[in-house]
Amino acid sequence: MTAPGEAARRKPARRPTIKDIARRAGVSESAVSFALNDRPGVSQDTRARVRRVAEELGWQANSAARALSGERAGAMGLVLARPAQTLGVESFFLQLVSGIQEVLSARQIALLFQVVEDLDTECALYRRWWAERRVDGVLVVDPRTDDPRPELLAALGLPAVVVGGPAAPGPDPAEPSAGEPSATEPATAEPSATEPAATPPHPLLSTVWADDAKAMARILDHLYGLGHRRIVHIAGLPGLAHTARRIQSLRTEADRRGLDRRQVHSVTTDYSDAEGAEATRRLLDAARPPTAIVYDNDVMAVAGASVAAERGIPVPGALSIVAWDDSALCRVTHPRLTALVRDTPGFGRLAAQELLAVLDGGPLRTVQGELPHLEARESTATPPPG
Amino acid sequence: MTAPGEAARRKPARRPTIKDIARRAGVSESAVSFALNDRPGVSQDTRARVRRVAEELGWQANSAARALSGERAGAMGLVLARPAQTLGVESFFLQLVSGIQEVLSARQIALLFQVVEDLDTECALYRRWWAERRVDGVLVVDPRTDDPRPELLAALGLPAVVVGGPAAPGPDPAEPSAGEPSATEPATAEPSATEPAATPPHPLLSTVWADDAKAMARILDHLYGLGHRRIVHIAGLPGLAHTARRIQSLRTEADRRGLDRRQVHSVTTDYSDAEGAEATRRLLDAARPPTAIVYDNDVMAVAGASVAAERGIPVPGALSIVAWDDSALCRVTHPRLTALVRDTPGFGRLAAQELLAVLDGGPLRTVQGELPHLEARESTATPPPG
DNA sequence: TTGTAAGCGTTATCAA
DNA sequence: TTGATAACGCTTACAA
Repeated sequence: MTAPGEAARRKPARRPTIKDIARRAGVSESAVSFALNDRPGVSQDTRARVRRVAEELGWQANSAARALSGERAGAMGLVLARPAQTLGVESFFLQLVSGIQEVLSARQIALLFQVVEDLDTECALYRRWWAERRVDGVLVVDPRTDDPRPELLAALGLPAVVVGGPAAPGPDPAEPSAGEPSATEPATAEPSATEPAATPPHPLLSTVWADDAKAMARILDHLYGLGHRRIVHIAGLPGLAHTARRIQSLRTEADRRGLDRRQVHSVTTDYSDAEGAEATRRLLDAARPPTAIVYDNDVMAVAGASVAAERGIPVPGALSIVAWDDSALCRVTHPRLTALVRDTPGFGRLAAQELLAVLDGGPLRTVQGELPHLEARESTATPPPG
Repeated sequence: MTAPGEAARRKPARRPTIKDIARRAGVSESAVSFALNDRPGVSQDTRARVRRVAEELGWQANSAARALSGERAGAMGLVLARPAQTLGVESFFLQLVSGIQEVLSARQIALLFQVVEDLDTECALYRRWWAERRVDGVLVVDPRTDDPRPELLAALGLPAVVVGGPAAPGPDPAEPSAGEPSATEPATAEPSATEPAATPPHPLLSTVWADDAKAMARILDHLYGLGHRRIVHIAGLPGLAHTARRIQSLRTEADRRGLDRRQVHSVTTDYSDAEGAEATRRLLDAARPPTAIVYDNDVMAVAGASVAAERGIPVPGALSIVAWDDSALCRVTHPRLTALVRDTPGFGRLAAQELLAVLDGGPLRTVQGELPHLEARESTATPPPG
């Protein structure tokens, strides 16, 4: 149409409106609206004609107008609260987002994405988005054990889904009574896979989560089966809900097998390679170092493997390593790392679907993602005797 | 106010509008609008009162209404066109986005982020966003050597900034005449750092780019200085503009030093660890393998180091390795990798600022980001004799 | 089945 | 310095 370049830049083509369509199709604006929104009250004939004209003109509803007239904003929000430096090497988020969008974009819904420094800023942003009517709902990631966001969102009435799960899932006790091994613990027995839990663990928001407890149990099955009895879990940030779940599960599993809690335990970090390496060094310096270490992310696992190499400790000969979350990283190191593989884009899809369900007035519920599987590679083996 | 929980979820608090403010402050709606938008035509007194009331009510402009009344949408768009599987381990994008948002959020501008499969989908999305008036402008990433996006965006009149630079920067010839070494090449001589180039290399859109040519020259300075004469560059996707620039620069630099083009050259990959490893294997199998390899990203560099380890080739004893782009990865491997460090969030900030400038009617121009520096670590050293 | 008209919350143009 | 009033593009009663 217009010649590209400066001219086009200054004088953009006018976007067609339903008025244009109405005129061209020889009907009223409301007829156009009905026709394009699949609403009854317009003949097949008119509907078809209107559709054709809209197609010809390349019409797309003006999102602002649609939002203004009581309809939805046509956008969801996702806030990532992390200090800028912490935006490390992690494929998790991009994959999650890609899964989320696969579902949202099929419904022509946009995703507002924002990276902020901290939780307070995140809360302020929710308030602003709500007041501005910018989004129809939000996905809350990195849930904490003590999280102000669900209450805020519930109070605002902004539909939301917590991605990553509650601090204490359904039947799980927050903390088992100290001296009581829980072989009969119902928690990790048989949670219904991919089915909504009977009681929502979080009273305010729908939740999509992964069964970290069972995943940890799988890792322990693997290591215990190989003969490991001194297993340390180098966890991520202590405030995160899934960290708490994993730590809890490790305890439960250790107790169930009658393992010594001093030899099977967790330490928390900030997920960085630096703290992962540091924690590893401390552990290996101990009198009776662990024979296996489980890292809460791939970066720390690689950092840990590197520390072992530095000290001449053979992996998996003297030390087995497991990474929670797989990535290219785990496959390029030597030895290649045994990793817990999960379908992150699938998790994102699930979260987006649940958010859409909430928007459609669905019930408050808790949905569980696919159970991850352990991909055994070269970094885990039978521990040395003793 | 309202009790949280189900009730709040169903009956969200009503958001205040300027009408509420007008009533409460005892003025007209237009007075409120003027007062809140810092426009003249209202007394100091009224302005202050209106402001106070707005504050009390927690008012925020309804973005849809604002957008509808001819104002801006208050959002920018960013599309990442990548097959889902390729969303690998890369901190680049999250850091870029975080920088972009630092600038945008200071102006209350949201970022619409979308991951799509390919360039066609990306173009379709721009059209849709434009038709929907969803965004005021977009940031175009991963520019290609033959890129349909600038023309499309210019034709639509959608303000945009290309992030990552043109295929052939300013004075750079697209391809030097074959047999003519270019010691006198003005291209890499002294491009003005961080200042707009005299002539926009791209006739349609403003561009923010990094001087890959100079960066490559720095890497070559380092390696050549150490004594390397057989240097291979394992590049990324051949279609990307910066890949072309780096390849071109390597040629120029090789010629300038009278190096043999058969021994100093580039090979392209898809950026994956798999192709990075594969290319490395092929190179090391050659009769006269390179003594130094430059990888276009951190993942491939680590994969390459891993291949060397696999074959018992000491790094840096027999092979030096340089990674283009630093990350935790480069610091956790053994030996730690020499890397080209750049300020990615800073680059994002620059891009966002430029986009705002374009929106404010600024001139079409090309802005250069900070020149990256080479962080020499343990993976580069003097090559073995011969 | 269709058209008319009101309203969504702003901004912008007028008179007063 | 103010206050009506008309856009903006769409949805949706309601009337024809």
